[in-house]
Amino acid sequence: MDTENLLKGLNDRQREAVLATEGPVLILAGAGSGKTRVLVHRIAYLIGEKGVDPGSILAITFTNKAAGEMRQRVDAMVGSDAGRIWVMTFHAFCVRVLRQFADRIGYTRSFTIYDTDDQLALIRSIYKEKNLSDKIAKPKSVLGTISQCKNELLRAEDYKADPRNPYQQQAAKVFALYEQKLKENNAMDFDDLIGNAVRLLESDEDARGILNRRFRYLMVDEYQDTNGAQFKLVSLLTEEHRNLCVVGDDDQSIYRFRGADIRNILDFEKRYKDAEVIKLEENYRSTQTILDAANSVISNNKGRKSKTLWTSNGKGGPIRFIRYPTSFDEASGIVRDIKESVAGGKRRYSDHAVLYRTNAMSRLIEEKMLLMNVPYRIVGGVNFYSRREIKDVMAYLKLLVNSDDDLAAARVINVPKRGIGATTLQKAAEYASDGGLTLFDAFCGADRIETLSKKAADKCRGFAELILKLREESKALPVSETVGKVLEETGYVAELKLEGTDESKERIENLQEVVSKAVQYEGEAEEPSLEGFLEEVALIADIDTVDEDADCVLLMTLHAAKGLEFPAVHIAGMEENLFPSAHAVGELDGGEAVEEERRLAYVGITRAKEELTLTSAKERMVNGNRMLGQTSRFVMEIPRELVEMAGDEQPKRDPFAGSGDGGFYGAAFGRRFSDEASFGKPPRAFGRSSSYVSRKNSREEKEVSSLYSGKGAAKKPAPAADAAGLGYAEGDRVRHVKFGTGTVKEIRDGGRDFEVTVDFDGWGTKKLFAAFAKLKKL
DNA sequence: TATATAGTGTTTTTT
DNA sequence: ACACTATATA
Repeated sequence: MDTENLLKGLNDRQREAVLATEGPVLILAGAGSGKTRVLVHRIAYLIGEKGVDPGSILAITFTNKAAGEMRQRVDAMVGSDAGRIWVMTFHAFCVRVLRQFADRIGYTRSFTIYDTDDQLALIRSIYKEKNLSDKIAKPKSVLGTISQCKNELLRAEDYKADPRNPYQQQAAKVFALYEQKLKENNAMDFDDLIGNAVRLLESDEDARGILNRRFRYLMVDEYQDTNGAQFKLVSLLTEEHRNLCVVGDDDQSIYRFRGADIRNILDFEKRYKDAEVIKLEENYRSTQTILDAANSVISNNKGRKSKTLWTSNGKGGPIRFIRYPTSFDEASGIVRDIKESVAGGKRRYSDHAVLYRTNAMSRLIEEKMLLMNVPYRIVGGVNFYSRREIKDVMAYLKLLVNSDDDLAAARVINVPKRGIGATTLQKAAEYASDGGLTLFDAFCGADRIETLSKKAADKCRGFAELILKLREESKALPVSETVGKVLEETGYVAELKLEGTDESKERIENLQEVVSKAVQYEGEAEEPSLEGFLEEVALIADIDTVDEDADCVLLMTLHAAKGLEFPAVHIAGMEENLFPSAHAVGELDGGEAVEEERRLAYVGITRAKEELTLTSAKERMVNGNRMLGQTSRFVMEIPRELVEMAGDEQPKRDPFAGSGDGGFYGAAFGRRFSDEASFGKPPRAFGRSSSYVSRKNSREEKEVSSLYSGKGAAKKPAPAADAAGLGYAEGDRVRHVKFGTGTVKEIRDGGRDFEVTVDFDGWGTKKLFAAFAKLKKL
């Protein structure tokens, strides 16, 4: 392939970007400007024209999806050697590096990766163990603080807590303990993957040299989303050769809340004085009208790299703005609109997307979709891999690989039920921590735990033997069969089958899906291993499984829509205090937060190829309160000649009166909707809870953490070991305060407590727990 | 262990 | 409003 041929079909700026291979390069790629295309061509050029070894090219993305897409396109363009190019996410790359050099930073190769749920469980276990109050600092907030620190490469010992600030005091304490536990468990959280890679590169000159020489050409996609740690990582990786090409769009930086530092892209030229800067402003996606709207809205932001999108596409139709009386009407309106456009033969369902600011807004729209028989799919929501049953199997697998993982051990010791309750677990945990052993070690040598009854010790040892047996067997088996064996031999599936509910059936299906994933993994991986499988699962989000062929409307948050495009886009909830959010409006940061919301609006608008419909509601239920909303300032920032207004109720003040370029609309500043509501209860004010990290369902984590080294368990009913204290036996006549007299039919060991079946005179047979029943022998 | 009840927290999210 | 979590109780 010759250069001319390779550059064919690229515009001048794109060509420049492809040819700028040496030294630092910043590609400012506007929405829809073909940046992936540029990156792929750049890689092809490096290999085909400059004779660069494919194995020395590293392309880093944020999401698996982006990595997958780029991989596919690179494969198609480069041919047989493409497999040797490293195209992966930040996290996946760091894991590869850390596995290789694990021993140099005090880990073993088989370290496990903790996700957000695991992190929270670990923190809760620390709270239990140290008897900490969540009044002063909530586990979630502390986790947020820890994560923030890690994003900036701040270690526990560097965290300076204000002595007068009890939250910080506790956060500092928990942070230190958390770090210690991670190390003990031979585990890293997501932030550590980056942080430890940085630490490795900083402290180990040899490793740094090896990696600098290995990866001569580095490309980073979505550079505006990088945080402090990722910035440092990239700097260290390119220290020697400085062949760093970053691609991003400061106008699409929407992840500040999770640590992204927009300065990384804004200051790139300051940091690299010789950087070549290339702007891609030609858009291949949208109509000129849509781009004009986007340009106009984003021009209200200060402190950005100026950039104006243009296209040779046609002008297209006007942007529609419809203000509905209520959020219910809005939902019906959107669905009706979509339905009509499909019925008219103009579009397919899959041409449409409905975007909104918060997940909570999906419900109303979903209900209308169901009601009106419109096929839809909600993107986002609960991750497949965060479901309880999935996390349970994964915990088993983690334990097979890494004995040090106490969290995994605690999670599955009594799943399925083995009659090993909180008390037993607590005793084992104490024994382990006293002797500097892992929990798994304690189970292995349970006979030596003096505080345990013979029975309890037997059960613990039985569990340990089961794990050891599975571990032995797994060595000779493919991953999928190991997964199957775990499901089988632990009795996990058997217990679910016994339940026989719809829910348990679904869980079994999900587990089957894990086996399928394992089979798939075996087919794809070069050297399949249990570690490798766990790693892949840990780093995967199930959004990657969107079925693109299905003809249905996609519903998602504006954030989730980034990187996607649709012929027709509907953005719902264009109201002040909703979008921009009340949080952002109330923030006293000189408008930074609102600017981020505006970037989000920019992202939303630029998703549309042909049609853009903005909607709002005059009245909406928010957190159970009826709120009145004024039209979002972002609507008003669109030049009026681009907009076709509809709806039976227009904003009181004509948003377009006076100036043509979006005067701000001050009436709603800093106010909640309800301030203007003449009905409904006053809203409960939100507390100023600082930050939070996960919205995931973690009921199952709760169970584990309360079992795990729980001080609370001490207050709980008498343990099995106290059986002798019951004072009655099967066949005895007993008295109960409420049920009167009866005969003891059966006494069963229920793990934590004895389950006593009593046939009460006149009340029939009842199952009671010994500690509560307080039965008196007659 | 299982369930009922009271309490809490509510923007956005990847890995 | 509503989902999730902690607790209290039998």
